[in-house]
Amino acid sequence: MFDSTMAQRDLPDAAALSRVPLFTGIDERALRPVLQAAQSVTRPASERFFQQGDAASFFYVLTHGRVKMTQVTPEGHQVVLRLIGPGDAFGGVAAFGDPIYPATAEAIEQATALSWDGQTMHRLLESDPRLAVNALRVVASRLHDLQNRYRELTTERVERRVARTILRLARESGRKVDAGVQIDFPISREDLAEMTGTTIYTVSRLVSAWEERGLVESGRQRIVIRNPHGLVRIAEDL
Amino acid sequence: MFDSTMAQRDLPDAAALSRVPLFTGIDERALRPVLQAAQSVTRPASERFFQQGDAASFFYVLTHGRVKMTQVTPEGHQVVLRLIGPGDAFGGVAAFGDPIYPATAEAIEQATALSWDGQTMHRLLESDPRLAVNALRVVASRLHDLQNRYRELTTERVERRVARTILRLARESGRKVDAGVQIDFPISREDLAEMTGTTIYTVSRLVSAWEERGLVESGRQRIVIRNPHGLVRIAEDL
DNA sequence: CGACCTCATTGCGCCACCGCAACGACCCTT
DNA sequence: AAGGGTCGTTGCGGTGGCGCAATGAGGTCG
Repeated sequence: MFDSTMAQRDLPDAAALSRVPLFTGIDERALRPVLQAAQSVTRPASERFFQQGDAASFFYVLTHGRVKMTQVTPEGHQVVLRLIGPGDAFGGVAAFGDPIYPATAEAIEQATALSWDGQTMHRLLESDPRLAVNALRVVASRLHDLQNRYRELTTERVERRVARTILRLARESGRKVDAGVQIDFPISREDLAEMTGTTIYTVSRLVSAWEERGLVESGRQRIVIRNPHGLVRIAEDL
Repeated sequence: MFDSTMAQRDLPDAAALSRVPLFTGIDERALRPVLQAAQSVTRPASERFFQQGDAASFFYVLTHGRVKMTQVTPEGHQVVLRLIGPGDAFGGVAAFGDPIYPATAEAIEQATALSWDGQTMHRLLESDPRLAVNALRVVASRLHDLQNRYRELTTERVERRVARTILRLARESGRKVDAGVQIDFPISREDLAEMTGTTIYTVSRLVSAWEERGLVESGRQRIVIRNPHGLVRIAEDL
């Protein structure tokens, strides 16, 4: 969505912004004032844009890096709701009057985002129906996504869920290396466990078994897929 | 949201419609043409408004009865995504250009809904920003809801999930009877299992155990809560 | 009113997955 | 180079929940 040079500049240009799903179909003239209202924010790895329970004041669109959205239960269990890449919006609740963020947004590597004051974004939404319809589409697709993961969680075994998740990450942010396809950001066993509804022990055992079979190669916060087809066979059970 | 007399009439009036979340804050004058464009549809129990995979042509707002949205996996497993009551919208994908319905909408008791042609609704959304923002809010709140259930599914035991679900149903559509609070529509063990990510066997065993302890009273597609506080203690683990 | 269908119950065996505990590998800091 | 912190691995025992199979309990329809 955004190329890496973008993070160097203070703000991306309107042409780049129009490639973000939220802003597609909106002409560059109309986007300029939106850009004017934006501020660029950068967070180093493992720091947060906002935290579950904080007052929801800003709305973000990621331009660079990677962010994970998590939720914690009262008992302290954590789940990863989704991973956010360049071009994705997050903190949307600030734009339509929710008082607090329902989840935490943490950079998993250095990340930069455009931010808007919630009220500003709300005004923009109400003044441009195309923007509102785009936002609707974005949220709806996120709902679809979550519905599918919800269904997987109730109907499928752990092994398949983990395989699916790794393949999805590789599809979204795989980088070709000589050994195969590597997931292009640090991802721990704990992250995978919290994304698939299982424990670090089970993830570790699964990945080890796959490694023995030559399907993957892995290390500290690093996973390389050596045999995608083999993993797909596990994920889809052919 | 709608009283029962409403189903008798062909269409509810604009005043009633303005109490639907999707239409709140929109003045009755503006609602009249929306109503004009609507058609009322009734389905008997266990029949469908639409089916997963069908071409997404209509958008609905339920006025009477109860509907469940389900998804089936390629292997034939079924999950219940949500239950729909009067005032709730469903089939929203038809309004923004998705080609097919991702889920099935089945009446669990006789149900009546207002329906709009998807393109008509799309035009309405683009012409009235308040409507689009309302729709955004509705979808966002559904996303929150699903995120919470997703989190519960990964972090909580079956017993607690089932207790929670029964309490939620009672809160949303409980009817006072002399024995306690009864869920006001037919609900089978299978429905509960598909709503909580478990099996009919486990649900049956749990409900039987609760019945022995005097917490609930149940029969064929019928559940009465005798001791809400006792169930809450299971759901919240005090 | 009897036949049939759907829905619910429960005994029983099983196993996928959990989670502690101990250890090992890797990275960063000074 | 040493030491501490984070992350990953794996043996082991325990169990929550699954799912078959058989039976029972209601509803419905002719």
